[in-house]
Amino acid sequence: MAEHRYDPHEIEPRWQKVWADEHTWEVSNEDDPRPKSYVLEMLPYPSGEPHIGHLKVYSVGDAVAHFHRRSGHRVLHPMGYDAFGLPAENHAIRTGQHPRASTAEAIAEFQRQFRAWGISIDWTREFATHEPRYYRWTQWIFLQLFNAGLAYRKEAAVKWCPNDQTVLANEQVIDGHCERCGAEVEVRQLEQWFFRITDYADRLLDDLAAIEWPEHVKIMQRNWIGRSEGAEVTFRCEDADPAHAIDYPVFTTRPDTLFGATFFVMAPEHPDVLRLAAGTEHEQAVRDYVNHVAAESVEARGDTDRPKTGVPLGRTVTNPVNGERLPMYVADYVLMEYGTGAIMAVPGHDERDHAFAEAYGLPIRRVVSDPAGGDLPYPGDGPLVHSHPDFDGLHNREALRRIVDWLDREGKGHGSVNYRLRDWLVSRQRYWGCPIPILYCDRCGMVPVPEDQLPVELPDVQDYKPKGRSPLAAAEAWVNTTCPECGGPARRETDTMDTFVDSAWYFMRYCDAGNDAAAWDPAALARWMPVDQYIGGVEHAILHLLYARFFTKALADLGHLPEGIQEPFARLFTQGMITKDGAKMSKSKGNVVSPAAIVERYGSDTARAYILFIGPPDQDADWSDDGVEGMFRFLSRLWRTCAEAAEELPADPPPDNLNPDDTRVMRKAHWAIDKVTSDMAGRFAFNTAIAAVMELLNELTPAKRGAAAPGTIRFGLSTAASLLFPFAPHTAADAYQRLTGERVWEEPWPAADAAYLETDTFELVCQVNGKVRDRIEAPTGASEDELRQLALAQPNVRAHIDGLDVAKVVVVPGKLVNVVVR
RNA sequence: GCCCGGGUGGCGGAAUCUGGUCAGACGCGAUGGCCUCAAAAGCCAUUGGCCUUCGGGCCGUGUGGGUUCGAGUCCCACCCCGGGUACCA
Repeated sequence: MAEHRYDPHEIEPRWQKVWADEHTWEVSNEDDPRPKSYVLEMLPYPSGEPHIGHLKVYSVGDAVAHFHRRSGHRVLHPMGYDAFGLPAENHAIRTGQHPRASTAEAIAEFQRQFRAWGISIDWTREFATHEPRYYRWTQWIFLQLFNAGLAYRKEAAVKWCPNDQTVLANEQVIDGHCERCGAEVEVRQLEQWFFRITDYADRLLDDLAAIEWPEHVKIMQRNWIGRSEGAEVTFRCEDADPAHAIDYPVFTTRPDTLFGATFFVMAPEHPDVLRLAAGTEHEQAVRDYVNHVAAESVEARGDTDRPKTGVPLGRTVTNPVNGERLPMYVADYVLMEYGTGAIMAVPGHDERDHAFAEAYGLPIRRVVSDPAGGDLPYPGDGPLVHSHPDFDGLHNREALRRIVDWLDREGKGHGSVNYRLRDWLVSRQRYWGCPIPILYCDRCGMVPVPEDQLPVELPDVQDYKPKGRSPLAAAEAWVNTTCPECGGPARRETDTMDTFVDSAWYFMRYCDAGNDAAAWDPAALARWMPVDQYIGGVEHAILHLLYARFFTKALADLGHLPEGIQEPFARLFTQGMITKDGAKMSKSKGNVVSPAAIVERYGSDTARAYILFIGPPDQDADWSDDGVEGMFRFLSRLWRTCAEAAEELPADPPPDNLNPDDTRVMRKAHWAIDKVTSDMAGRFAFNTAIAAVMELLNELTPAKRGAAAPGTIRFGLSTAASLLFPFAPHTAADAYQRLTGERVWEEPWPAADAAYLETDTFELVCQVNGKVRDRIEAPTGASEDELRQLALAQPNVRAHIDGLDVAKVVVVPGKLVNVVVR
């Protein structure tokens, strides 16, 4: 008997070569009778080498891709690199190495490892977002948005990261700190490029209903968009300038409480604040307050718990519903960025207004009664009181509608919707990004670069250091060009695009990656879009996923997508983090597990299968070196058992007449097929799927086989290999071929035979007062009465009911009998 | 504060959707044994706690209540951990 030793370093390259030589995972855009499936993992940012999170996401994605293929789908499973971005640029600043060079090195390392992992990628569609053949089309999309008025420039107060020396999108500011480097963010007034994502707020919200995403991700997107329904109500100020009354609209979600307004508050950044206070006794105090607020950190101001502060403006506005004069204040709890930068304050029914009124001795009035009779402030619902005879007594929700109607008729307000979402700030004052294809001509103004002059290639520069303006501004020869409209001198836009722009459309490019004439042929998108299964980290729940959805909708509206494509990702799976010793892996903690080291030691199948076995893939999981060892033992045992069986057992089919051991093995095999299939098709329960294959193998060890026929054993083992293929493809393919001579990836996914899933007897649980006292084999078709008799006859049941009254007997057919005694 | 997750053996986890099989699959670790000159590898057995006359008994899924013949699973209240978010009018 030959000694069989599991050697992944021999097995894995051998099968990888077959797949590469035969282009096994490549798919064409030609017609194909099979249904399509587009399986995509979020593209990696190539920096250094792949980490354990990459191993997890591509192990999950590859399992799904293999399962879909063998379930009869034609699967698109591509790979690319999100190659622009700050880390490479900062590296360049430190070392002088061009970002292109360090990026190329990182990409080469990623490619090497991805191939060593045996991920089933169609490499013909590979690209990186920093390649001109890709960003040419990023620029083209920018121009489409620009021409449609969806890309625009405006001066605005923007969040500025003093460390990265660049502006940030709202979404990139976390708790007042830069999402990337953690530096405290400042506010600056600058002219910047924006995408009009707010135009799509409602559709981005509504269409969440149409996609199969985890509920918590949908909730995060909903909260981020932050839609509020209410009314805009106009308050008039007449005493600041008697000749010219000024109207100040406010947004409120509670127009039903208008009669409870007792003061009016403006944000310190409101442009009229200083003008309003001018000439009053409060002028100096207002000036001091506004300056004081401006000097405060974003952090300090964001603290909801600190006491409310503000100062009077010395002016009043008129409440449009009752003509009352309300004193005006400036206070930092009112934000300029939301609504109109001014609010009506209703201290009786709003906690913040209440806190301010308490602090400054302002009147507090109840206008909605609380059915529970609680104290003010009362933010809940109830009948209106102390408002107006027309509305008093009405439920406040009904009163709200009528008051808005009345405001509308009187021209004093109207129903309105407000969003928390703001436009996407896309310009960055950085080098390593996609150039914005816009020119500035003294005669013609802002001119888009003609499409036939794309790409606007990123020039080389000597100095990458940020100086508050883009490093590109130093590339004079590049900046100075001619205007395509008048032929006169023009200057190029020197800002580059946020890298989230690059990744907001890459999934479409994969469908037609080689196209030199267009970003894509709509027919290619019709073939593959939307992505059927998108897989990635939950950290992109708002940024990337919202931007990709916006791009898809905008491009669909502009007629660039085939009919019916409104969402990029039909199904989303968010995987959990891999930690080590309960903590996030990081170089500073020294707890980094390198995928390359694991693969080198145990082979990629062990690494991949272990990471899927460690726990539910959507949850965080802690890496264990001992656990990896266990997976290696399992794969060794499976492979060795298969190799030995292939050599020693005659290649018979399963026998027609099954002995009890045959039946046991066949049942277990079909049970495993059923289990793995449902674990793959429903939730991605790879951990229990792999456990089922382990159970099947445990039935097939030489010691446990008993009198099972060789054909039965071969069937059981080849089924185990077949089911394991999505998780450990090399080992499974090798074992399967030894047993059957066939290529497992060309085999259809096995189907469970229902006849083996049913049994003619079952284990009847016999309980007394809910405690299990016995278990017996009972015929599957037995009647309730038969089961009752059977249970009552069991000695241990009788021992526990002896001398007691049987109050009742509960019979659950197919499961149990419970005897209730007193 | 609010919104999502989640608390089960020494550890990762299973069963939770649809209440029903002495809860604990599968794996790790541990203990004992076989094999070996020895080791590695492999194989076998045991492994929630306590008690036991070895038949079995009692207790156990964060805490306290409740519903039910029966609760890890459903309901109410609370505690703890993780993530998101933050004066959004």
